[in-house]
Amino acid sequence: MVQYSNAPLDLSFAALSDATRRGIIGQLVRGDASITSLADRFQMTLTGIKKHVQVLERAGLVVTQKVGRVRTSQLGKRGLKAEAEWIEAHRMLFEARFDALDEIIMQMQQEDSDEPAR
Amino acid sequence: MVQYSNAPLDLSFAALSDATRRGIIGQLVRGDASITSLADRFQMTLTGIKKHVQVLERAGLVVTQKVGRVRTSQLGKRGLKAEAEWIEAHRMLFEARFDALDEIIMQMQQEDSDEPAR
DNA sequence: TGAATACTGAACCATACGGTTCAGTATTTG
DNA sequence: CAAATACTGAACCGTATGGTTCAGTATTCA
Repeated sequence: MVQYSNAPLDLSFAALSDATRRGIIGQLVRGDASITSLADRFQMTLTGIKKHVQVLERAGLVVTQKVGRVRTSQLGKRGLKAEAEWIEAHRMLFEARFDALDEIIMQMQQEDSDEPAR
Repeated sequence: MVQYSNAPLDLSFAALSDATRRGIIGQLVRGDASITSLADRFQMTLTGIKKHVQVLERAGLVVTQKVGRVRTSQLGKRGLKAEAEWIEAHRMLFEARFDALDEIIMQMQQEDSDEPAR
């Protein structure tokens, strides 16, 4: 048995699994945004958007601050480094496996040509 | 309003948001595995593991095949390319934003030194 | 053939998710 | 001060998730 558990990745991958939330990130890349502006853009109630922003916040992808009556969201400094690292590491291993297979296949073909028909 | 929706990414990010499922991928990188062997390794019932494998399958990350009474799981050929691309693209934009900020700060400092005390 | 193995499916459970409405509260603005 | 704006919180709803147990079914082994 092995104990796998990495809450930060749990939270951020879960946050990224929703199209609206990915959209919010895409929007924040172009500039900070209020709850109202996001609600307009994504055709959703303020409450709905607020919940999405909270999910992104809990995942550390977004930070918000309230000035007067307006809450502004912006991208968190933490960024997507940890997520990129997990994905990249495993992507390489995924591909390594298929490359290994390719290599075996190539080797087999090599052996075939080493052994010309007699 | 913009319509954001990308079911494949929804499914794969959701699949990756669970530590057990990331663990299963980590295991499959080292070789194909039966439901029973995964259940042993992750201290979970066969039924529980089977559900996780199904989630990974629906996301296209894993494929399975049953031979005799044993179902073997292996990594899907599709890999993590789309996920890596989304993350990388947005990571760069995340960082570009902070770099831009850094640049503005540097420019301000530049202007300060352009204007020596009189 | 009979027992052991490996999985499968249905049912259930508690909790979380994605969304809404509705009734506030706090902050501008005229 | 009154009205408009921007958000907030509670409550609710239907569905999904992560897990279990239990009762099969299909395969393999002795």
